[in-house]
Amino acid sequence: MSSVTQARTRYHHGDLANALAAAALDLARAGGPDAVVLREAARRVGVSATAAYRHFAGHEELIETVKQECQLELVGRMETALAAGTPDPDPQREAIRRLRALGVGYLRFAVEEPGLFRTAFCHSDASKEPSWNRMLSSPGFVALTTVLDDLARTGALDERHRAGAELVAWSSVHGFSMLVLDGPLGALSPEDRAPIVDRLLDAIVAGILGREP
Amino acid sequence: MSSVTQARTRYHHGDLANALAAAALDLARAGGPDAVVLREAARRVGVSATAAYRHFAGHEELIETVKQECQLELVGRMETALAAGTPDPDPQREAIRRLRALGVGYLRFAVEEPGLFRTAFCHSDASKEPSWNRMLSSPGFVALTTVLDDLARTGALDERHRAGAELVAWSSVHGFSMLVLDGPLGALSPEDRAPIVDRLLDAIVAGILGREP
DNA sequence: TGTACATCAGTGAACGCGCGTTCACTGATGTAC
DNA sequence: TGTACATCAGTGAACGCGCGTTCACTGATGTAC
Repeated sequence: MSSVTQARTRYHHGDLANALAAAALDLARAGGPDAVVLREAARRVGVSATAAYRHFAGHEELIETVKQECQLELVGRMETALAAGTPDPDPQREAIRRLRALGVGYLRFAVEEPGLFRTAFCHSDASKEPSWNRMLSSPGFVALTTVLDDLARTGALDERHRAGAELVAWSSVHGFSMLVLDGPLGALSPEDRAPIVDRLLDAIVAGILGREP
Repeated sequence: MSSVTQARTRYHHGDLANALAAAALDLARAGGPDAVVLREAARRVGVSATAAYRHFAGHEELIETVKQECQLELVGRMETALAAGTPDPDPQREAIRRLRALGVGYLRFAVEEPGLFRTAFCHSDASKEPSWNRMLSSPGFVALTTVLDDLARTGALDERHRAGAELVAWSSVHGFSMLVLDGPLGALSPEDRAPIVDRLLDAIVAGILGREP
């Protein structure tokens, strides 16, 4: 038994906030944002529902925590995908490779963790503008800007296309992910999807560059 | 009093199925898919909740009906936007104009009717593949293919970019819509958003064409 | 080093809510003769 | 044309469920002296 496991058997849990957040994240993983239920999270941790109120103002704060966690998991996947491939000595081809890798990581996360992905972008009443800051300032997202800058610097991306290129790239990949998860593309089998994903990424890259890659 | 209004005062409503669907659509408009509540729809029509079961198998069938209705509203907006502008005598510029119009109609609907838009693409457990057929075979969506064909025919769209161009266009516009509704772009005021939408559409068009429009 | 006590982090029962759904029913409708 | 009757489309009460949240409480912790 680890000290953490022992801790749970004691009256004072010791790390209830994190334990509840982790349980809630599991709920999101399995069933999306609607499955993030305070009482169930407490149940899984083996604690009364009331105990959660010592660590979260209420359900909204819990799900907002989970949502942020989901966003960080997404950028984690992007960063992993970025680091996975073998660098190309040619700086231009390397930048294109990295742009694709970011897209692949994003799409993979959406498909492999639909519950977390939906939670990361679930609708919340509270206008929590700052909640996106951690995600947008993460290495994964900053890498997108870096890569586009590299493309502009090497001349692959025309200056006229540089402005707003982040938004085009993000929108394309995000929209495709949503259409696969909850749209008409959901009927596609993984085998059918793979080549389409490939072609889509080609098209997005071509679109951003404004010419053949 | 119209005959319809009179009908509601009678024991037999006469058109309960449509009345419930309309009330449910209003709920979706105001609060998105989660607001589509069978009991509330019945309440609004002035009928017992039980009565709904004479016309719908249950809640799931009701919301699926609303979802399809939302999809049709979306394509309706696309068609309206398509018909709104003044045609360009040059076939190539005309095709580009129409492509942009479709995107504008899509984005406008998302922003102006967020509840309906979310409902149109809400997650539903039932794998209802055929439910998308009405939307995809609607004039609005068929127009997308037509426009892209026109662009290819007039030479604006390179043959190598033609395959999957629908998906690129749709994903971009859909993704942007989602990021505005439930993502970090939601903080944008309508005034700030307008120029970004313009640039995004430029970028999408440029991306699809693979060169300057 | 030992102890009183404030504080902290849990408990368990309960509340109110609104939902989807079922049940036995009843009033209205329209059709066969 | 009138009437018996099957069918249809409603009613209202009730059920069970699970949720978020509040309440008064109690056991554990750690700090001041």
